[in-house]
Amino acid sequence: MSGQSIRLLLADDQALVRGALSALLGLEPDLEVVAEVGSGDAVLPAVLEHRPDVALLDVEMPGLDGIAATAEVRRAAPDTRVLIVTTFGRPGYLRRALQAGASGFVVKDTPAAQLADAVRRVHAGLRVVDPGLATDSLLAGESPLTSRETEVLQAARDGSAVAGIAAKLFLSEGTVRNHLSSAIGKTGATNRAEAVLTAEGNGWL
Amino acid sequence: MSGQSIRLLLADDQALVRGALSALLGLEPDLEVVAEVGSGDAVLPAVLEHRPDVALLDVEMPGLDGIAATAEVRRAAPDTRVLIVTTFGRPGYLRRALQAGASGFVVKDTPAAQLADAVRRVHAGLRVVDPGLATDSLLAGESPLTSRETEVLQAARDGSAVAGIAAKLFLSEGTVRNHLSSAIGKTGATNRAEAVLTAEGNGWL
DNA sequence: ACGTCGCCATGACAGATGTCATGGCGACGT
DNA sequence: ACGTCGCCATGACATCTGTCATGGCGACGT
Repeated sequence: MSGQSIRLLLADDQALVRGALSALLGLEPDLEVVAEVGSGDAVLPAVLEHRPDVALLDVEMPGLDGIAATAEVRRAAPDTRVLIVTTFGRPGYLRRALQAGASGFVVKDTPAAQLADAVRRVHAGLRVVDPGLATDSLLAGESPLTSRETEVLQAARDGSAVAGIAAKLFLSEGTVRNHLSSAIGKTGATNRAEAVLTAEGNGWL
Repeated sequence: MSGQSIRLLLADDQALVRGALSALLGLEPDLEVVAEVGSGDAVLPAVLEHRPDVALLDVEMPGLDGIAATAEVRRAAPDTRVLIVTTFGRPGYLRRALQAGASGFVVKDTPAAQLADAVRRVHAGLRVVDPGLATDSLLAGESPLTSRETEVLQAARDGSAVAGIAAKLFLSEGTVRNHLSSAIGKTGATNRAEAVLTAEGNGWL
């Protein structure tokens, strides 16, 4: 397998970005894009069919997100290494991506020239992590929210009232308020909306 | 000037996307990327220096946004045509972009192969508009919000309470609540949070 | 000159929200 | 067996929010 070109899979929900990244990486003589997909659900089938050396996954995708797709790929195709390429440097994303088995994590405002290098390093078995993000990630740490609190905050994202959240989760309204209250406390917010924002910013949702 | 290659400027805050688009467009023999910038403020100086035929601008950028940059370019360099390339198909964006003098509007999930065509059409003096978006845009129309209502909603985006918004805008709390209430009514929401979301979704903020 | 409209403000009211105390249930580790 | 913890629930309370009626002010168009 050595001496051959590195086989790549690209996953990004925006077709234009996907195609552009393909063009960018295709310029490198030692890299070859063998598959492109636009949703998280399509990642694993494509990996199994094309057996790429490295899979570049976005985190935000319809269906399965990049983190969940990473876990799937690691389980079903351990030879394929995963490099997360994402828009948002949410601190929690990095930690969760690495826990899921990703070999690298790059945000989309790193210079284009470095992407090919990141791919080569990942392929070589090294770990590639955005330097600025690493420190933030350690500071933010794990989500302090329990699973219910997380669910309630997720349901509150669209501006639903307590009654709506309770109906969606089959809970009593009082319980929803209790979960919200403790989530607000844990996030240091004073507010439901604030709690949603900080939890999102930390990648806890 | 005909027979020559089309000179392009790229503006996108994400370096990776910028570089990738550059690679993609650079593959076309009749296109040439002559400048790349990462913020809205840098667009006009770069246009004046390099005199591109077509400027590809993202809407979401630090500093000046793509719409404002479009207006600047049209005013100071009328020969440069503007093609907006953006992530979000917010209905209001299209209308505002066209009003600002953009010649085209493409969302980032159109196939990569079509981008070069869009550039050529814009350069030829044609108008290029994402077909799916055009109808939405007509439906959504202009923002129904008054300037104060817009300001109040913007201030409410971070989850601030009425008191905080009032302090920020030097208004009475009652007045803030009135503006919020009418904004909620106009957006068809039942809620401050919902109002913020739908206003954002329509590009009214 | 008049009506309309946006903007600011006040006061009052109903309903939603956030907090707190309290209690029951099941899972888990020691 | 016991303590701890997450989860669910209830009731009560203070506060925040959203609505409505009302009024004054200035700008604008007819």
